[in-house]
Amino acid sequence: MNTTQSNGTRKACDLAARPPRERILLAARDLFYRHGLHTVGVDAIAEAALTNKMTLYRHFKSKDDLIVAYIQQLASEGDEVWERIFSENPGDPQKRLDAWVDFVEEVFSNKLERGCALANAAVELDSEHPAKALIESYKRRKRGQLEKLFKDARYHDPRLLADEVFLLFEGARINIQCGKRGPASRVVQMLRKLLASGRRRNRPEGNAKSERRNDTAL
Amino acid sequence: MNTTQSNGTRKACDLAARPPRERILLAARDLFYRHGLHTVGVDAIAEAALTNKMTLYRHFKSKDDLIVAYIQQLASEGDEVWERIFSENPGDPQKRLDAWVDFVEEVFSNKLERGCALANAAVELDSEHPAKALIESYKRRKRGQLEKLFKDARYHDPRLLADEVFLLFEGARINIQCGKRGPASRVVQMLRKLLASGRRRNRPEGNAKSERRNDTAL
DNA sequence: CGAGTATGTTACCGATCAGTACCTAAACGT
DNA sequence: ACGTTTAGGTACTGATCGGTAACATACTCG
Repeated sequence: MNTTQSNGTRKACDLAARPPRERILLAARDLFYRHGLHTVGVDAIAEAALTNKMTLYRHFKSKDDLIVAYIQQLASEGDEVWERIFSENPGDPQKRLDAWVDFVEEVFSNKLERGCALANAAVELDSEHPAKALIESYKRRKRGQLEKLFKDARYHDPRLLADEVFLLFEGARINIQCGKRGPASRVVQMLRKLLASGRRRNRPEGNAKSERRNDTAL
Repeated sequence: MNTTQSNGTRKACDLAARPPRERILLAARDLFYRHGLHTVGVDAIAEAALTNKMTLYRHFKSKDDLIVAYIQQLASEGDEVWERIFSENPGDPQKRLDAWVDFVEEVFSNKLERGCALANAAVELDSEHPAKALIESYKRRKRGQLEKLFKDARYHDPRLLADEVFLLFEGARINIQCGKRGPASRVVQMLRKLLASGRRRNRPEGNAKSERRNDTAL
């Protein structure tokens, strides 16, 4: 089949006429997520990347190194989502929260039958694996960003709320692997209900000007 | 170094003078939980069980068969915990719920640095693995039992409450692998707060002890 | 005792896997 | 044109792993 489509400089996303390192990371992302880190061999990744094992080892000095790159890729993309939500809703913490829930809803509406790739990787990785620390710091960062958002949006008890929302999200993604019609299918409703019931009413969010942190309600 | 202690018929729990199948299951339980299903080989299990690979294969026809037995063991023990909570609090759904939360608290106070063994196994297992269905049905059963308990204790919206409590518990156990001082360390407080705020007041169990006001779910 | 059974021990097979050596072919800038 | 870099391909090594064969030993129970 034709891999080099008509327009050469186009940023074709699903084509395989891209630099090999990118192809390898794409293949690793797909296979690692679907089948786990340990069950997927480097040969299978190289083959899925339309290349061979030697080229893989020219770009990654070991399989563990590839795993680290895989984790870094996922983490930075998650951070980019967060930054996009921030930049698209400037200065309005409440809108950012709502946009985040919309994002969660979109995540669950897409194929997610294997849950959170980072959490799954953490299950398979030893405590000493260098990727493990990346996952831990990512998860900690996300929870902290949630808490800060709740604080900025003047919610009651932002720490508790962030804990609850974060754990519900985590629990839903681990539990979706035990069936798509379980409690995970209703997590978005739960999140929306949590946000509604925890919202502060004496502080209307009409003017979007104060992205300051001096107004810490609690 | 004496493994056969003085009292022979004693039900010594940590000794290794037990039938080999039991030793193998104990070793598998420890190693599978600590290091995962794929990274632990049958040789390591046999060695930890103070026996050898042949004896292992006389009791389990394959490693997958041992994995199934490992999952069945965990599931039946979880069911026994639930039955014990029931029998120790006869006819009182609220007491049973409180006892369950106490059990959860005990779980988190003990060593749990690797989260839920069943959830971790589900991450590592393919969808076609026979143990996967066991895990799914176990998780579904636990959530259903929680919902029935909330219903019997006359809580508002037992389905939603069971979803929330279940996902919080699941999320806490997957997240504890990213650090013991994270939101998982506060999940018991969250559960107690959820139970307190969701309790129905117009239908007291023993007396008119109106607990909470209205619809603040969390 | 003796026969049958459960267990221990060693050695091995075949497959898979991470990682490498070596060579060839294309792309590239000068 | 040229040399350099990058990528593809093949074949290999060494280790590990799941699983088995064959034999030796211990235990149990009639």
